[in-house]
Amino acid sequence: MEEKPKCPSCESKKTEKDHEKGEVVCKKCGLVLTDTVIDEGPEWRAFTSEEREKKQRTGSALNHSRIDKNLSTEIDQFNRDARGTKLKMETRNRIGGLRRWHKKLIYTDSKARNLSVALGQLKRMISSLRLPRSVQEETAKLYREVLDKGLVKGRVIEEVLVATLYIVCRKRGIPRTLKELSEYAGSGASEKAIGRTYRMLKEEMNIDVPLPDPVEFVPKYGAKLDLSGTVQERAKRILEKAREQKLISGKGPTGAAAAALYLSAKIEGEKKTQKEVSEAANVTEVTIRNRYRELKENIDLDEIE
DNA sequence: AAGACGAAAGTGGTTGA
DNA sequence: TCAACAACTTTCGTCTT
Repeated sequence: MEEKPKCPSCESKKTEKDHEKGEVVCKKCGLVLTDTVIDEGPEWRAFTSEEREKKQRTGSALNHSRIDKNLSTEIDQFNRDARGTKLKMETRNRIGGLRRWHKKLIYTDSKARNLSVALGQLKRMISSLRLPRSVQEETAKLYREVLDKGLVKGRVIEEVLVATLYIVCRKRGIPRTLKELSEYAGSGASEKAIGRTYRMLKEEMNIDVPLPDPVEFVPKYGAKLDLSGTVQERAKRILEKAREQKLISGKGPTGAAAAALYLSAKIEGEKKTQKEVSEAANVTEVTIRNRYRELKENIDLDEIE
């Protein structure tokens, strides 16, 4: 899609501290700026040992995001084995080499290998999504638990990884839709598949995931649209009212936030077109109109002052 | 002419028999 | 497994500014 990776106002330093998380947030796009360094890490995945060896020399993704000491020893082990195996395959009986390799892989390295791929991917996603490091760590932790439960088996690593990342974002109240996250995933993971995996994980891991709160999306879209804090605050109050009147349960949080912003901007004289708002929030104008109509009809706007 | 509006038909996902 | 259902989208003709 077109609008994602760059954040034009970051250069203009329009940033502010996020009260509770202590992170610096870009005012324009609402993305977290500290804690993440752009990592143009390797985009590859090696499928043969030759390929792996060649590419690893350029700097492996494995060593960057080690979460604890345990992991680093596991990875060291993995490196040694991969390399040793390759030599044997060239110089020795092919079958015997494969068998040895296979055995080791199954008993000791399967998980480490999986983890290293996942963590490399995770780090890249965290960087391009500009999410705080703490999210990276929490996701890594959860992913490891999922892996230990054997739930990755038979599934695409990226799917499971993005699903765990989504869970962490939801739990933290970080406004990222599944769609957004999917767009940053590798091509091996469709939004649909990730959603399916997400539901499975919620079930299997017994995780309570809170419903997304439209209010969380207000600063994000408000910033995208260059709307003032006044407008955003009013939009939040509108949403609170709407929630009290059960106007938004079961509805998409993005559409609700978009409509509240549209209405609020109109009231405050910072009017945006439905088209502008719909593009910022990734919903259609029709959805904005529908939410907007419900708000207008059911909320006493004088109470919102 | 651009923006706002809403009807109608289609899509993908959930739910419950 | 199928049908009903809700939310949302796409498309498009019609008002309003």
